[in-house]
Amino acid sequence: MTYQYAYPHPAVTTDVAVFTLQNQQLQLLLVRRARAPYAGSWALPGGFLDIREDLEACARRELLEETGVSDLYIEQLYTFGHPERDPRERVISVTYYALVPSDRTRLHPGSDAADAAWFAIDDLPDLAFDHAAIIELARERLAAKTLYSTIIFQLMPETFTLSELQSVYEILRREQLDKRNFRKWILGLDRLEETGAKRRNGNHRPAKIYRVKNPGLIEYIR
Amino acid sequence: MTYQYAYPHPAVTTDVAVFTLQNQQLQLLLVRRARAPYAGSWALPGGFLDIREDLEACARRELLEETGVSDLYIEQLYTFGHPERDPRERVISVTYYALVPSDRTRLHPGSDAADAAWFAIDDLPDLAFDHAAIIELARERLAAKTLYSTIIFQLMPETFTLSELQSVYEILRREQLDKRNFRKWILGLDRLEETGAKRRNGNHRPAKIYRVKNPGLIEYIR
DNA sequence: GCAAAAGTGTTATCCCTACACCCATGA
DNA sequence: TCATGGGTGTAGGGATAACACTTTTGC
Repeated sequence: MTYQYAYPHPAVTTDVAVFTLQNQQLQLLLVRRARAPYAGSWALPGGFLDIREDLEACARRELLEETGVSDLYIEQLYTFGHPERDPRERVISVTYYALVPSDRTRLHPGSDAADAAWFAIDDLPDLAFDHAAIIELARERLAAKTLYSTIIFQLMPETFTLSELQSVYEILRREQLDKRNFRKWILGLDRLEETGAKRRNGNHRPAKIYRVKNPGLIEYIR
Repeated sequence: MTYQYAYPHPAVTTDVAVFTLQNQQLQLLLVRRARAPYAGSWALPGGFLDIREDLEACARRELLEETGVSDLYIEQLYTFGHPERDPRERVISVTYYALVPSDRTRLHPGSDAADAAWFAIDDLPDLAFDHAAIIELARERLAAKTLYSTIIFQLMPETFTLSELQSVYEILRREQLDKRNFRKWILGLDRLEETGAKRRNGNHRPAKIYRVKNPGLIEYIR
């Protein structure tokens, strides 16, 4: 069975750059390609759009099929369509970026991809297609958003300490922040509340544990 | 002649929201559709991607063919792909927004569109497809960018007065600005220079005429 | 001379930044 | 008792915001 058109049509794919935080590092989810082109190379999870499927649904479905990751914050990034970006045929890729809290990063690789794994953002393998450019753009977008939105809470587990939260900001912005100023600022946003519990985490004073007041809500600040 | 594929392929289009300023109003470029669907309705200029054409090139080409407008600042906005957004077939639209200085807005309608015209942004006709949503998103993006980039200079003619420039900011931000503070701020950016000339513009003191130092350059500020 | 827009400085406030020491715990 | 990260306040500087009158022109 084939599908016929009066004019040539490009293929449309979605690709997703999924970020999380592990070991005090920003990590990215990649899959190893099982088939040509770039068989054996690492690539962003993604794949072809079903003809009746919404774009974001496609991104979520491919992610679930290839890595087992679901139920995350996802946002459209940019659409890449250089005529030569895929050697098979003309392919337009609608790309997304997504954030997963560090307590929901377990992978269940599916059949489409031989393997799926997290990589530190500063130590990525060679990537298929133009995926390195997609990742760079996603990283820039994410860093910019930390400056004016609460998107960063999407990377946090359900509860966390202020020091943990601060280290996330420091990793994304690539700079150290003053502890007192950070706490004054973040608490002044009025988006966090104490759980009442404390975390014992070594031979020092236990830290207060906080949660986000409206975990799903992303607001613009400043 | 037909084109065959093993799996169904969506069509890909580009659509462009072109803004300019005329009569102290933000104006948008629309074309009247000559053919079904939505024949006779107004729509954003745009059309189908050629199979070997870059996305941005497609946006520029369609704009030129339909309206005669060329050589403008253009930037990708968002990709719309709701499965039912076009009654003919599945269509993914990669949308752009563009800015034209008010001294280069003359239109030369082409054969694809029965007509092309500028409309005040707050007084638009009914629009084909989901183009109203595209326009709203473009307007929001543009207003946000005025806060942290010099993109707005792309809307200005080669020379202008500070009052004219201020009114552009006021229109986009939908708020009045203090004249002294605005001048202090905009001149402090060090992106404008006096031409030395003055503009007589009625029965009042003539205004100094300025130009942008690097018209092509868009910088982040603040 | 009068109406209309151009042009011009100062002050108060707020926000951001810099900065140092005590606290609670485990070993 | 000592090492470790948790927790806390204040003061100075810079940017922002509020605010009113004089100048130049056309009629």
